[in-house]
Amino acid sequence: MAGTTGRALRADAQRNRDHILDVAEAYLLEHGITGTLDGIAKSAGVGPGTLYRHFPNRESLLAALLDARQGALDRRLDTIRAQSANAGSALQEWLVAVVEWAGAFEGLPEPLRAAMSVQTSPLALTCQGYVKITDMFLAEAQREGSAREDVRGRDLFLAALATSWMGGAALAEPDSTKTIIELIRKGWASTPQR
Amino acid sequence: MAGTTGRALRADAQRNRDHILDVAEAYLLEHGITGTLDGIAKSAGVGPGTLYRHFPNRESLLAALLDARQGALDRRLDTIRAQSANAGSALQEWLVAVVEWAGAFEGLPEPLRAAMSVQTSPLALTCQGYVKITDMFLAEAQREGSAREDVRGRDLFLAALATSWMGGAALAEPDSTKTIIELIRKGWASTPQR
Amino acid sequence: MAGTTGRALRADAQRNRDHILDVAEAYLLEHGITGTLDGIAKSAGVGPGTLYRHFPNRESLLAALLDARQGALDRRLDTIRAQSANAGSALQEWLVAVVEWAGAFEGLPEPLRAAMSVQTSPLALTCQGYVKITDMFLAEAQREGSAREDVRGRDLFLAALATSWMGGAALAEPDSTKTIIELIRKGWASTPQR
Amino acid sequence: MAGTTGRALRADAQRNRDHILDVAEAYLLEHGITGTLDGIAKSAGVGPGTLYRHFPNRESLLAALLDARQGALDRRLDTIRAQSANAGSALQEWLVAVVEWAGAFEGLPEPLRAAMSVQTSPLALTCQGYVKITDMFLAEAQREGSAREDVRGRDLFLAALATSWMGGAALAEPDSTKTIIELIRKGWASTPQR
DNA sequence: AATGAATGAGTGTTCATTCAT
DNA sequence: TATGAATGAACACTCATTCAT
Repeated sequence: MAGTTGRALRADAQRNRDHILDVAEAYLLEHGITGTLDGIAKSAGVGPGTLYRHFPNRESLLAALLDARQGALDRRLDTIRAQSANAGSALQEWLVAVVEWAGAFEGLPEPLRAAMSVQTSPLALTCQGYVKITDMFLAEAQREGSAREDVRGRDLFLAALATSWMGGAALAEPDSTKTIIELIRKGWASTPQR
Repeated sequence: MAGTTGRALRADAQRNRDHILDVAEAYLLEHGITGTLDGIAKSAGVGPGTLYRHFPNRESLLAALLDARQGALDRRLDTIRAQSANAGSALQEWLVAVVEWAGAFEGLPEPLRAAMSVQTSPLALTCQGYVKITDMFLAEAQREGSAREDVRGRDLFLAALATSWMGGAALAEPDSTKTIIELIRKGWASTPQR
Repeated sequence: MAGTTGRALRADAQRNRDHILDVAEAYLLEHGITGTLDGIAKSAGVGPGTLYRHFPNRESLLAALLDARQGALDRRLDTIRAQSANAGSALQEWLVAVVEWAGAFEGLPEPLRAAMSVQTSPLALTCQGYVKITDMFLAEAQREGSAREDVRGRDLFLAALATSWMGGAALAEPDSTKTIIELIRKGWASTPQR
Repeated sequence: MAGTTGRALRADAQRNRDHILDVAEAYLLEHGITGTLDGIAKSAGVGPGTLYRHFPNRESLLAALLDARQGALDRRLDTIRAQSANAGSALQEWLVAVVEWAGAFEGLPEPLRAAMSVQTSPLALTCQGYVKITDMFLAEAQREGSAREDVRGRDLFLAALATSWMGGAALAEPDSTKTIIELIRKGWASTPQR
């Protein structure tokens, strides 16, 4: 699904692109989202022009990076579908997965949030896909009767982003994230689940 | 309460400080928190050195600004206490007030969140005060039986910040904020309130 | 006359080259000489390497472009020869033609001037041809007695380039160009022509 | 006359500014107008921000540089006025002075020409002053009967710029400049001066 | 022969912070 | 105490040219 944009890259370019993505991932893991593009280029041992050719701006690099991680999320999706006892817990597990996904890099939730309002961003597409999946899980849970009718997938996705955003602050108290996730779960669950 | 920097300021310095705060507020309202300190200094007609003397960094300026706004929040506090039918709705109204407060300037939630994990920030004090108030409202609600026991004020305050943070993304769909606030309310309310 | 690069090009290469020239002409008309080579290549639908193969640098592209336009100038040459009442007015008309020719693209006079001092430029050849023609017209005018003896074709050609160069500045006051052309004409004309 | 813009600079700033101008002059003499601003800053031993504070763009630096040289031109002005036999030769000498002035740095005529059409440039003011002086000399010459009536100072100034512009090309043949100056002189002189 | 990926020094500009005046 | 000049690393982005495919 990812990287099907346009024609296939030349072999060397693809290799280079992959290498850049690898390095960028490590770089962002260490420096957070605010790490400089030039720094990433230097780390990868390429000129800034090369980085720019592959990823004309920060967001497209981010989108590619997230696309590369999508495989993991897809596998998680399968696991959730296969193993969840019911649609309600499936939705819950999916939201937890989103929270973790958006917390991959320090500061990642911010551009994701921005992409939710600016449709032109390459990240917007990524988010839209996840909103759709959330919608799907939610719809099943609603059909099952375990989720309230007046909630939308977009809202839950945003709430997951927000929860992830809090992650940085919650480092000292890691329980907070779990607590908030619980809060939200109780919010959308129509039947208060003890 | 504000400016408890030990000794009292000389009258002219105090006037200068107040002037800077007034101007800074207007400036941040227009430009958001990312507005430059130089820009604020210039707007106030002082040199950057003067700004720096009063507020050694961006966060302390922000903290002072929020302190200055505290009067309004205090009045709101009184209103809530006087008019709320019960402790549960008082907590809810307080959280809504926090959401609005943190949304005063575009981008404000971010440094507030950061202050929650870095205790050295001048904003940390401000936040701690609010967490305490939240704790108080929460305790009353718990005594009343309208709030779950396994929730802490800190978590609710963070959740309010996160909700405010989503505000930017929710511009296109203003309902989202309300929805999320509801989600969270349903989360901490022990008795599901229809 | 154009493309005297020794051996003949393969048919497809020639077609390609011609296509590039066509596109480059349109591109430079719109963007001026400072337009990027990459932009030209992209417009022509070829890679930069292909462009580079045909024209190893900006100047050789320019020279080829001007060569392609030479046909028009040649026709003008014929007209001037056929219709001019005398050698003096022929020289004048030729110089006006040079001014217009050098003004074909925004910024063209600059590399032409540079080519006049750096003989290694491919444009130098082009210029030398025009200087020779100017010399010829001048010599006839001098024989006729309508041009001063102490003037050289090179100087007049340079003066024409300079006049064209002023064109940009003269946009607001288009009369300037005409005025300067007149100034120069009065300068080389031995008999002051009222 | 120069540098009376606004209030006086602090002593240290003035010293720094003068130093930058000195260095910039040497730098441009060596590298021509296209020398990089960062390079100038580095040569002067200041950060790019300092350079930017004094001269927010290339043109304002250029204008300041030319202002600094204005003293010399003013002195030349006095000399011309004092020693010229008549208004005609005064005009001529002034134009020669302008040609030399505009040839101070390789490439200087280009931005000067641009400034003639874009009034917003800091260089535009400089040029306007010179046009006025040219107008003055021209008017006197016209009153004297030694200059044609249908010529304007602006045109002569532009012609001087253009002559200076040719300078680079004329390096190989320095006579060219003189010849062109002569051409133009003969152009505006109403009585053909042998 | 053609392609287009890679290069990398360079561009003008910004701004939080320091420090001489 | 106030001023504002100075700092300088950092920023995203460009493009003529080279070279592997």
